[in-house]
Amino acid sequence: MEQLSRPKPRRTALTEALLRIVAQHGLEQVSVREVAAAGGVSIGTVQHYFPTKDDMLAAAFTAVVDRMRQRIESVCLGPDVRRNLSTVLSELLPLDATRAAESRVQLAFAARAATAPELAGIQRSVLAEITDALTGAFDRAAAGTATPAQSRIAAQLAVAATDGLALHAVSSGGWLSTAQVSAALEFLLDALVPRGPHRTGHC
Amino acid sequence: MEQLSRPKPRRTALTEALLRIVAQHGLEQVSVREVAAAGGVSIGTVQHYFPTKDDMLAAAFTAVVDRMRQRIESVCLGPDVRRNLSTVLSELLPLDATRAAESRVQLAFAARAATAPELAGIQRSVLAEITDALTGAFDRAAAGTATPAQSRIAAQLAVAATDGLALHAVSSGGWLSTAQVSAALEFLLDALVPRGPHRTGHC
Amino acid sequence: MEQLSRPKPRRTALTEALLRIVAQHGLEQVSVREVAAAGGVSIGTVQHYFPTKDDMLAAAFTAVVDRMRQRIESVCLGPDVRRNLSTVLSELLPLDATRAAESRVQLAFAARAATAPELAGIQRSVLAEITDALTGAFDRAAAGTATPAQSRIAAQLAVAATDGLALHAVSSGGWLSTAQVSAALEFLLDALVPRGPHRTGHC
Amino acid sequence: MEQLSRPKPRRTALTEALLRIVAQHGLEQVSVREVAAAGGVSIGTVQHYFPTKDDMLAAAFTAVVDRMRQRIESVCLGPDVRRNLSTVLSELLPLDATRAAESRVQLAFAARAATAPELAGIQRSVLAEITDALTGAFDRAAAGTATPAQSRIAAQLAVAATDGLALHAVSSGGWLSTAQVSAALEFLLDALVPRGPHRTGHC
DNA sequence: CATGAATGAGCATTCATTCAT
DNA sequence: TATGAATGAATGCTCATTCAT
Repeated sequence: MEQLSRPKPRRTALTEALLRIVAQHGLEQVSVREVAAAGGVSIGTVQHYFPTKDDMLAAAFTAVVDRMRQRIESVCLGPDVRRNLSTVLSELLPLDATRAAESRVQLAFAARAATAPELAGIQRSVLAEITDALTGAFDRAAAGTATPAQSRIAAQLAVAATDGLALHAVSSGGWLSTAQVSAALEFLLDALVPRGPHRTGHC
Repeated sequence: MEQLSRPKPRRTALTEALLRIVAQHGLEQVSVREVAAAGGVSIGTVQHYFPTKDDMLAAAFTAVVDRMRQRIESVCLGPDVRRNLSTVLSELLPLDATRAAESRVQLAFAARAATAPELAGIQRSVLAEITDALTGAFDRAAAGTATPAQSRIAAQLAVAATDGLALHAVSSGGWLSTAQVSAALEFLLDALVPRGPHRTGHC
Repeated sequence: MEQLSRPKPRRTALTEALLRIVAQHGLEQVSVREVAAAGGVSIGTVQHYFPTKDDMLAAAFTAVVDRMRQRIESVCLGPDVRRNLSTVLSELLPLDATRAAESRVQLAFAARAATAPELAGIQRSVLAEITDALTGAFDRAAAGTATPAQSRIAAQLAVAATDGLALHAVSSGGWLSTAQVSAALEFLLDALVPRGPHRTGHC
Repeated sequence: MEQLSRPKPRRTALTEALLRIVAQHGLEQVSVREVAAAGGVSIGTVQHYFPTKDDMLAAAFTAVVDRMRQRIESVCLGPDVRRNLSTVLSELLPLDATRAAESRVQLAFAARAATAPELAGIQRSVLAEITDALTGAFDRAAAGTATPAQSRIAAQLAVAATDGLALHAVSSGGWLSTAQVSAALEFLLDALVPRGPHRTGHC
């Protein structure tokens, strides 16, 4: 009756509170207590929405992945495939405060996924989705000079390199600057894709 | 053959017990109790060697890094730079059970380093060391066709891509096979370095 | 007879359990575990009511002080001021098992208050309250032959002497008998206040 | 061979370190660790001199009592008994920083003596000793107008009042000033002993 | 829908003590 | 005489979870 369009504001607010904690203090600092405090509700309320802590973590990881998907989908894609690749992958790099927080969150969940099968499933699906999309892009960029298998490997490599750069950037306390991260990504793309003609995009 | 004279100091045995736990169940399952149990000593003994848990974690991370360093240094290097790069970086990939465990450990510590400055310092130093070494290799491989700055970027990219592949392999529950991981690394090196002449190494 | 309707709130039961431990084994034997056991509840329950041990101690000290206040207020006061002083101060002396326990508790908290500011605050307020009351009594007893300042000093002295007697009685393992304690108090009052006429009180 | 006159400097240094801790942070903060640290020796060394913690505490309490005895004995006694009483009892009051520390220590041990029989024994003997000495003084001061039993009660009262004043002063966080404490003691002595002639002492 | 009482296992850490050197 | 290794119990406290309301 009261909430027609926005489905579950409370639940969403809680996952966002959780992600704020992860970005700032790491996944190991997440507790039902902390989430309740950060969300301004009681412990019981948190557990009303998420019966167990694992449920809460899975929901938060899903939210992260969705957020990332949305960000990638909303990117302005033009006719220049090379540039599109750069734009999309840059979304995964910690080039500003927002994306840095996102990267820390992603890294935290990925690390936990290494020993938590239910999180590994989520990770697997998002990797598959991104890789599939990039495979198509590399295919188009190669313009027939590469086999589909090669395009797929290129895509896997590109995503891995991007996540690896993000990993190094957020885990080394500033050893890798944002400029270096960007440069490394461009260096990779230059090696994988011939830079296309310089056209003005239409968005 | 392995340990005749020195009965392996207790301190080392404890960090190894810790790393076993991390590889199997993740960093969040590490507790003084668990380490004591896995090391076959009392809780008090653990804390005799490591006054705080953070001390213990830092010592373990240092041990991991040292182990990795040793492994890389003991790699058989031949005259073929391209092949050397492949050999060294493969040591960082989870291509067998041992290296998979190592990768899970590395990932766990890297993730924690994102919010734990003292671990970030260790991470930073090991990244710097590896990158420096690889920079030299890329410099030699380029044979004058690349600036030192370009070699450095290539090195950073190569390490990042390797760690990113390891990250995806261990965090996605088998979505990336060892064959795919290897192929992606070779694909990267092919793009960065012209494959040298096929000489027989001498070790 | 005692508790028909209200089943005595848990929180109160816990402070009483704590005070029982203090009276028997001293403040240094008080632990969350012991209080939980003595109160017949789980550790978690104790810490539901008292988030920290200091909270628990402060609540218990406050309870002691309140109990003492109630005891003093419920004392039968008659027209003979000298006798009233004796009656009230005797309530602070360990003349029977109940008051001996109370004295041990008071002493334990007073000693801790010497290095715990939050307990010192409670101690200060109860001393101020008792001293104020006694100052009035000494004033009336002097019947104009003493300045207010002198009455105040007399009150401070009387309370201190009483607490000192209690201190010696409970800390010397029976060196001071209850008879000696009583005699010393009467000796003090005789020296400070002329014994009034022997009237029969009306309660 | 090396240490002829001073008997056990190490042992003494340790009890003094312990008493420093008690004066500053209370008896409950005393641990073998802390004492070792404060004394600048290893834990093992502490336990070489004091096999158990109780031994250490008993030795420290004995040291306190001896120190107090020495202080009282070294007081300049003159022909004016009333003045002598005042001088001796003032030594037991926290009138300066040194004596305040001493009072905190005394109070801490007295409180523990309430539930620790071996400490109660020490407390009992020092109280007996002081009371005996004061009984003689009150006897002389009364000059035949009081029975020995009355003198004894007066002595017990005087010591108790003094300790009670010290208790209130150190446990109430400054509620009782040193001036008030002194005034209360004089008030008591005025009530118990006729002030003697004002002679010049000879020391 | 939301709360708070209650639980008991688990946490890192401190403790006094024993023992070999 | 002095040290440090080793122990295991105990500490205060946080935790996820269940349940009644």
